[in-house]
Amino acid sequence: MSEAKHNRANADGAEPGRDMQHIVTSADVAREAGVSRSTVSRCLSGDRRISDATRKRVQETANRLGYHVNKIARSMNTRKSDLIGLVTSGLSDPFRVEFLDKLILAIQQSGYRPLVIDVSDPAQMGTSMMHLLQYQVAGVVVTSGSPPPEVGVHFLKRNVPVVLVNRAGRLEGADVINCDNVRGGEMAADLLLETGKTRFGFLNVKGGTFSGNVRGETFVSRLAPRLANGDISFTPLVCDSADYDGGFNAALKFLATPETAPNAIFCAKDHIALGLLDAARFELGLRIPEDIAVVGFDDIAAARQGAYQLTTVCQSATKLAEMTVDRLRQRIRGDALTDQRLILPVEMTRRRTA
Amino acid sequence: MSEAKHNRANADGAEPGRDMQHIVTSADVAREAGVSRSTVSRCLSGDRRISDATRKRVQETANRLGYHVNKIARSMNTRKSDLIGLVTSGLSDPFRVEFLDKLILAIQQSGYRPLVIDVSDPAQMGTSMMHLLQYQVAGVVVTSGSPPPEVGVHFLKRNVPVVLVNRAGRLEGADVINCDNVRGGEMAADLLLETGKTRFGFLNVKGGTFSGNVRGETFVSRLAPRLANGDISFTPLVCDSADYDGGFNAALKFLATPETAPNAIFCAKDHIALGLLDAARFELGLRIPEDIAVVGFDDIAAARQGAYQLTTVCQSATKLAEMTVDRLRQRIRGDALTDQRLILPVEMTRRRTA
DNA sequence: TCGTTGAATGCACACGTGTGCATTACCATT
DNA sequence: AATGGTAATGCACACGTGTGCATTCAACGA
Repeated sequence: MSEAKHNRANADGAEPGRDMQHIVTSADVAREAGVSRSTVSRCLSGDRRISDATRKRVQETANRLGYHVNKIARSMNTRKSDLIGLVTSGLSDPFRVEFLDKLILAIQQSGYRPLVIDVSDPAQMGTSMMHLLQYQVAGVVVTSGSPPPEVGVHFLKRNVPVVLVNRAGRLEGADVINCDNVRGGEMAADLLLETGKTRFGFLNVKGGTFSGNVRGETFVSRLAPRLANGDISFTPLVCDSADYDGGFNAALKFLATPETAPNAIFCAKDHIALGLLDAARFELGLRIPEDIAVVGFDDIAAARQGAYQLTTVCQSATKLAEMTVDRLRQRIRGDALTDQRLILPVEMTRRRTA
Repeated sequence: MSEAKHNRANADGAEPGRDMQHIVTSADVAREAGVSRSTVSRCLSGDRRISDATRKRVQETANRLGYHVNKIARSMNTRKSDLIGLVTSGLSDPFRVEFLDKLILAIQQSGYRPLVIDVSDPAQMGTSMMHLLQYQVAGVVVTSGSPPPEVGVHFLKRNVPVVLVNRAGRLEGADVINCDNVRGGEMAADLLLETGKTRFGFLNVKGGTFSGNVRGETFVSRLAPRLANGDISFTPLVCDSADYDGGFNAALKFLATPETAPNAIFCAKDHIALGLLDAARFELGLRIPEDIAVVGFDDIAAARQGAYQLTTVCQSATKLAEMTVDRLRQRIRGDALTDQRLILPVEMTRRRTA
């Protein structure tokens, strides 16, 4: 008997429970309750074969000793943890934060725990996702970036489901959930056409994102007939970053001469729209929506605030989170066999900017 | 040999690496490289005793087979994972989100992984924190709520460090990190006194929070001499929720009659201040800062935006996160012996609302 | 009374890793 | 040549749990 590595006192069996450093295991409960360790395990997992008498006794002893399952050890045996990996990049994008908020809640209520992985560098996406496998995660949700195709097979091989949310989905074995970017782009076009404005613009981040590109493309498609007529004009607008500052600086750059600048602008996302609004109003002295009509996308909390009252396409973070977790659970349970592509409906929320 | 539980093909040893479901373990690498499993383990952990030749050979085989350490198994053995528990409640508070953003980054850069626990119900705080112990976490950061004293001993017993950030700290064995609420309250008072306004107010959420109470108390203390003179007046203001809506509704309630209402208001946090500002400007038609001067606390991103330009006490989320992780690492390493209480300096950031 | 059945429980293995100690091999010193 | 020392590696145990199979025991029908 080595007993050297972990210095437990009372190795000879005299009152082992009194050891300060000792952590209660199922073996302790078993000894104390006068049953085998298997019985303890079965009692706590609700196995029907255990008699009510012993079940009760075991549960009482477990409570008395303050026993808690060691989930690491359990995962070691079952080869599956109750962790769900969340791949994201920072918490600066307001809509993603709202989504993560609901997602974390939904994950917890399903009995899982979120393990967050932050990938700021897209090139590290692959290795970061592989890191998740080291923790035997039960599933993964990707909310940022696009995982390289080769990681898909590793998750497939281990039956670890992957859900891509609002991403370009080329990943084999993964489900894809998107809000209805197509319908959103169309609704934005329809509403801006109603305003009677004639110089249209779509503001997106340089290089574009998957969601943003789809929104922009369908926006333009919807304008196409009127563009062909020559009734209206369209200008693509590009900003350096997909956030408030990006929108702010873009406004300074593109709206400096209001007579010719676009006056009906669809922004790829609300956060950009907020910056645009502030620069237009407070730096350039433009009136909203008289001088410029603005439509955003997402319906983040700030869009509802008095200072902005942004007209925007609303996608529900709550529903998106529920869909995500539902799908994850289906796959974990083994129900879902084929990859699926789900679409969350969107709505137009009309406020004061268009 | 049972071989029934986990259905591995090729149990007889013929080309075991070709099994589809098989996951590469250190034993595979050992066999392939012609060494013992111990040697593999030592190579990958950088043990000096291994000769350069075998180290190189082992690392090459590991890469070739695509071996990744099973961290669950490692944790099982070492009784410590590289997970750090983050106790929070939702992602609706902007400053907490900014802090978590930086914190997650800092945690990852130190080689750890954040495991998020969301406690919406304060009564569940205790059990939720106990859940963290099931994952053998290396440490815990509490950013919301106040853990009940009895959980402290469990973490102490297992040498799992706990850091409370911007919380009331009564927890034995835990470090406490706060921003300088005292100095912040004083600075807010000084600045608002400078404006020449005479009717002072402090807006906090009903019931108060630890940080908010300290800010309010020192604010009033600083006003005390002038209050005693009768130069100025002070009214405590209370809102229902510690967010935008709370501030908004409070403004409607308390600022309806501008002649007698407070005109120099210190808000316990920026998020509340934003709501107050919008209601005051857009609902009540008040001018800022001519009619009402407002000072916030935190310096969240929105405070910098053109629509608000909030004058506020700035605490750096980045520095707060760095301090937190530094302290965690010290304790994990075993350097830090006694509980510590750290204070992050704050600064006044003057913008347009006071 | 004996064999059969079914419920309740224990035994023993497996999960994949880190590490103390023993062992081997090789070289320098006496 | 014998001895001592050191560098490199293997053996074997432990971590705490879930679960297939064997075992026990009581009840019951023939």
